[in-house]
Amino acid sequence: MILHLDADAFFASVEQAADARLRGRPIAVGGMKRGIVASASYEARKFGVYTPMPTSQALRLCPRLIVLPGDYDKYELFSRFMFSYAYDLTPEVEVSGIDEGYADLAGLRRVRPEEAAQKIQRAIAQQLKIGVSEGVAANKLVAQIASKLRKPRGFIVVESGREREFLDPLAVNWLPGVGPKLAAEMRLGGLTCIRQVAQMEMECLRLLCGVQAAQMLRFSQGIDDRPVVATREAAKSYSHQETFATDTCDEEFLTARLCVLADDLVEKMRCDRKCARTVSVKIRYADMSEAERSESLPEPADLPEDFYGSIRRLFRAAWDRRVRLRLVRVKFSNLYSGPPLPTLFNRESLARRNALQDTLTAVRNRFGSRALMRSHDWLCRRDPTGRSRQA
DNA sequence: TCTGGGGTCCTAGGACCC
DNA sequence: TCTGGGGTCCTAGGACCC
Repeated sequence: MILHLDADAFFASVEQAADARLRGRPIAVGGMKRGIVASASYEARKFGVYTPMPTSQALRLCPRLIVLPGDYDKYELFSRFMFSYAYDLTPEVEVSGIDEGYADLAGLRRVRPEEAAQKIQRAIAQQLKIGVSEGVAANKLVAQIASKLRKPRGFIVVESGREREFLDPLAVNWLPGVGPKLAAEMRLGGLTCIRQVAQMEMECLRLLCGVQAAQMLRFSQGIDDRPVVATREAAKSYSHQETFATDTCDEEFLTARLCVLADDLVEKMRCDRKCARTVSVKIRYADMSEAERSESLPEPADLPEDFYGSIRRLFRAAWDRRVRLRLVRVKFSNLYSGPPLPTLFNRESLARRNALQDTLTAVRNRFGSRALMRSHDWLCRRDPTGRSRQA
């Protein structure tokens, strides 16, 4: 049996757990100015506030709403506490998100899976003051759907062999991979509940879901043989984005922000001992339409300055309508482990890299990103080959 | 003046290689 | 004086998930 553990209104619950004054009151975690609600307490939901509603709209629905900016370190900590209860049962725990995960209960000896699951649900509620919902079933798919079905503080056990019975009446959008677009297409084709998907011919389903058709059919029939995987896979990309308080077409500002995002990202990447070969720049216009450009370097890199040239080029290429933007994003992908060029990573070059990094950070802190970019331009003009740039 | 941030996976066309 | 077949990699865009 597999347990799916899913915290209710996680960010909002953590805030209420951490500050008793917030308990019983309508609160939301999310962006203040142009943000959205990332999590709403159940008190707030009574007013029609839900994720991902624009915060401004939420405040109109519920003027007493307390909006908090979000503290991800705190959520991370609570998340670890929460999963520690699952680890008390078994090491076979798969953390699939900050607020949800699976535990394989097959190895339990002294206690029945359902009793163990209910015990940790009570412990988390009493000790962490966080409500969680749980689903126990023979596979991950059914356990996950079960835990989400009776939120908050729900608990459902789906007996082995009764998966189809359980899934049949549910709407198609309960199936993972069926979002708003696919659900709309399915509706057009007359498919509204999972039972109808389960009875489809594979060839017909392929027209709707493409290569996912086989998996979709198995899921709809309650069949899922994905194992609980305790080790987490390494990230395949890193990205940072920023939505501006007001839309802007100040090119110098936009490029500077992109470079700052890249700096932060590179720092994170270097902490993880990763380097990247592909960089992408995405922009979002005031009308929410988007454009993205990417390019690959000849070698993986892990210094901010290695990416600046590409970022500026990509930004100019993406920004073909020269009108106001509301968001820019930088993404690094095509990641490699370890230093980009092992021979460069002796003690001397490491010191040089760190010194350069410190200098760049100091220039940025002291004079701002525009100065950083200007000094970078200056370095590039003086030394277009980049050969003596580090020196 | 409605619409965040951080991810994964898939598709489709084109360049290029043997 | 005609143009296959199989493969990889790159790029742009979009759906979906939490």
